[in-house]
Amino acid sequence: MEKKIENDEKLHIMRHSLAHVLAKAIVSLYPDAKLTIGPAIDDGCYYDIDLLAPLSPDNFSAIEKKMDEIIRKGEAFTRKEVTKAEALKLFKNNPYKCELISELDPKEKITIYSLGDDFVDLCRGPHVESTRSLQNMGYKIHAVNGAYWRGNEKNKMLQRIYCYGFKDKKALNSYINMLEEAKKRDHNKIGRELELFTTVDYIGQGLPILLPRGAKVIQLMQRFVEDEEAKRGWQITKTPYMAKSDLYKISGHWDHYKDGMFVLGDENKDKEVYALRPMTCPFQYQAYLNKARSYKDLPLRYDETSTLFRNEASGEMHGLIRIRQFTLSEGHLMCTPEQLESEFKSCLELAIFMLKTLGLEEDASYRFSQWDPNNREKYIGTPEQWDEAQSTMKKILDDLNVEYVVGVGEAAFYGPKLDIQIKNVYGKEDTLITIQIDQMLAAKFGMEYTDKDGSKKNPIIIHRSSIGCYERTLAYLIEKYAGAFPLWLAPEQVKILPITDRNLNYAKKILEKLEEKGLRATLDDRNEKIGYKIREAHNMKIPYLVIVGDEEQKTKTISFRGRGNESVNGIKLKDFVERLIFEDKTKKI
RNA sequence: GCUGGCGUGGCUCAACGGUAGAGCAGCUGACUUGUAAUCAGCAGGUUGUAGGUUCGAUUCCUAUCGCCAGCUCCA
Repeated sequence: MEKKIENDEKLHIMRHSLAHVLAKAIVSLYPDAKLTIGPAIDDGCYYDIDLLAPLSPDNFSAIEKKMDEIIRKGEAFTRKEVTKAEALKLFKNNPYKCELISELDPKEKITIYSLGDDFVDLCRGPHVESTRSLQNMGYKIHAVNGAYWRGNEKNKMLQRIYCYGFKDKKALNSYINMLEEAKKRDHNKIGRELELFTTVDYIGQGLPILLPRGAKVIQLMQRFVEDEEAKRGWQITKTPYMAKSDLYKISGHWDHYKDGMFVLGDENKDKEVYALRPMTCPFQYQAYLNKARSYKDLPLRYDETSTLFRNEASGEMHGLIRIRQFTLSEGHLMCTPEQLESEFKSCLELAIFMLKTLGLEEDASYRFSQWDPNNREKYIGTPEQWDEAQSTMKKILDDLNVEYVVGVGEAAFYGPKLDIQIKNVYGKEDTLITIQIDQMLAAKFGMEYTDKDGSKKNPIIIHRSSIGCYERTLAYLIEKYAGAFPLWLAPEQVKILPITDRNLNYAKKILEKLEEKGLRATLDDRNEKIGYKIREAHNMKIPYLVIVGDEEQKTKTISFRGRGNESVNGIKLKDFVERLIFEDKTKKI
């Protein structure tokens, strides 16, 4: 079911009016600024302006001061309806507004809003009556960034000024505090502090080094995923990391995705050109093509832990969330049309199972990613094929009662997607997991099966991930748990801290016992004060500490934020560890 | 790729045209310790890199690499 998004309408109107105040303030300070659009957003508003002089944070306070002035004066917003000709005349010096006006539906009324007696803007409204209504608002200009006119990178880049806007100053401050707190969970910061990953200038952008702790978390997830998928009837393949351009020409990647690939060699000079794989699809199809297939072979489920390479534009990289080499829990499922719904459902169930296992389920939302019929060159296939694929997916989603938002133009070049979306600490959304229906590539690759009646048919292919890409998933886990991973994923589960050197031998015995039982335990054998060792262990978010004193009676455990209650092998960690250490000793302190 | 901001020892920051400095981490030694920083000492930087301006550049300019936010793109 398509999800309706509701806003607090009154606040939304105030924010929109605030955008006009912002615009007026800018124009009064920079008379040559050309206004374009200025909508309200979730935390305030922004205004896109065309202005020669680049604005910087140094200019913010002057603009805010001007806004204060306008609001204090209690200037009135006045609505007026005009004809198209009048509107074009009024905004004749502003090509952006003229472009917008000329595209307006002739049947629609064109409205303009003036603010005070010296500022007027094209706007659908509505607005507050007077800036007096904004007097209690808490607002703050917080960023200026580039933004393309109408979101098209071929257009001129404008300056987008962002302004927070809340009902009062208290709400503003608590929002700013919340952001500050969120930043403390930023995976890109604490992921480095916790020694999960690092980056190196001269290796290159988007190519992180996973340090032992980070690599351990990923290894744990990967083993879990591969085992779980095998249980659910997926067969693992291992396919090459690169192929000749010929393969990508068949798949359509060469025409539709070449900019995103690392191409090895020069097409114009070399006899053969290779490219690192950006996706595993065309490789796994070769496994299907290995022999003649019957309807009895379907559904055929292939999975692979596949390392992929995508030549992202330099400005796109971000921590572990957007990188150029990443490893995806990928899979392709070939099935008959009759099997599509139940197989799609099982893919979705697998994805949800993974989200639940990671504890990310409540943070995820669903996006039904469709093609953009106005941008045909991005896609293969005909409008009829797209209609069919999309209505099939819509039916499945509705039957499964999935609540989703529609993303127009977000489809893959070969078909629609169900994307499972998640937000980072800054509120920016990315795809964690995707399930796609592809009714096109099978034919391109000549993938067929013989049906009951002896006819040859193309299978439908589901492209899917289960846990997403490991690096990105790790990033969201770091942010979700502020680095304190669930016990089963913690790179170190128990740290053993001898109080003095005297206790070192006993501490080693305890370490051996814990390791024997498969716990990831480490020993801090440095000659440091015990309080100091504890602090460090806590900083590294180690779930459980064993403070080792004399063998006879003085050993004790400490749980980090109650994490001794998490279970391992079905037993509470605290009980498990204490039983091992103290065995039949009844005395413990 | 585009727009804006930013790069000083592993980390957090100082000096901002005039001999690069501190705390933490590291190493050495002492202390042998009971729940979030024991004491002392040592070492570590051609201030991201390359040019330029200047008597002199961490500081000013240019290019380049990288980081952050946003746009575009996307797992």
